[in-house]
Amino acid sequence: MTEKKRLPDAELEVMQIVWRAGQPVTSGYVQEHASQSWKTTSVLTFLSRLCEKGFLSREKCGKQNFYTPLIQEESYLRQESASFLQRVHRGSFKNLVASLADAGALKPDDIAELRAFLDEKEG
Amino acid sequence: MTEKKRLPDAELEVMQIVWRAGQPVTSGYVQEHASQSWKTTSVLTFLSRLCEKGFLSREKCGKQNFYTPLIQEESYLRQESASFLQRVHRGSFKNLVASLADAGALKPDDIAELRAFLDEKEG
DNA sequence: GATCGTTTTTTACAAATGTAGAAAAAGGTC
DNA sequence: GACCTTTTTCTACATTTGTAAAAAACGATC
Repeated sequence: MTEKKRLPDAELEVMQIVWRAGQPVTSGYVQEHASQSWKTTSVLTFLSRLCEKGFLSREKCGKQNFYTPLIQEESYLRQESASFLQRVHRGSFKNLVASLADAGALKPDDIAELRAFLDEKEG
Repeated sequence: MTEKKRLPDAELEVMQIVWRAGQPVTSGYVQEHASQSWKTTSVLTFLSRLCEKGFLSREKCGKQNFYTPLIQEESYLRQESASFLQRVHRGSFKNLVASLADAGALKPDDIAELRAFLDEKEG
């Protein structure tokens, strides 16, 4: 169904801010929560592009717009992660985990969490 | 050190072909092994860009060029995977695995392997 | 050594992305 | 209702990416 494409970095960050907010947000909110110090108009460009792409809907309230996700975060992450695994690691999960381990990207906490996840999942 | 940037899709595929080859290859080789039917000149464009970016070196032999990786596959995969984890899942490995599981991208074998990996790692 | 096929180099161009100024619109304020 | 501030909309522009034609270079061949 909604076969949404990969988002460029800036747009992804905006989406993450909107998703985390848990409710419709304004451009000002996005600007304040961004890790980069984007100019107001840059933020608005990203928001507009996300609306065009069908990731956000926009509702005007007074002079401001409020933006709401049309795509759920989990759904996007599933898509993105599966695509990354395929594209970069040719589908080999083992390969991905090994790369992350080698990169030192797995902390002890992660390992513990992962264990819990597996136990819960398989029993 | 060699803080190489993310590669776009086409260039990544070219690199993967060169990496897999295990020895210097010509543009013709890349063209034949590509999953897409690229025109000869397109392949050459990608190869040139990869040289400019420092991912490949080029050596002329007769009228042909032979391309050799300057960046190792493992090194690139480490970098890319860690960056993806951070950018998309904000560093949460658990989140990544959950997404892949939900996406149906993990086969039973993968899960088993992951368990083995964890056991080996933590003991 | 002129011609031909192959491979490379050069040049081009549209679309996407990051970035943001200029202009307009819309509320608040005197 | 004229003016200022905030927010939005419109417009712009450099860079990167995908794609490839045009032109050049090079080795084989007649």
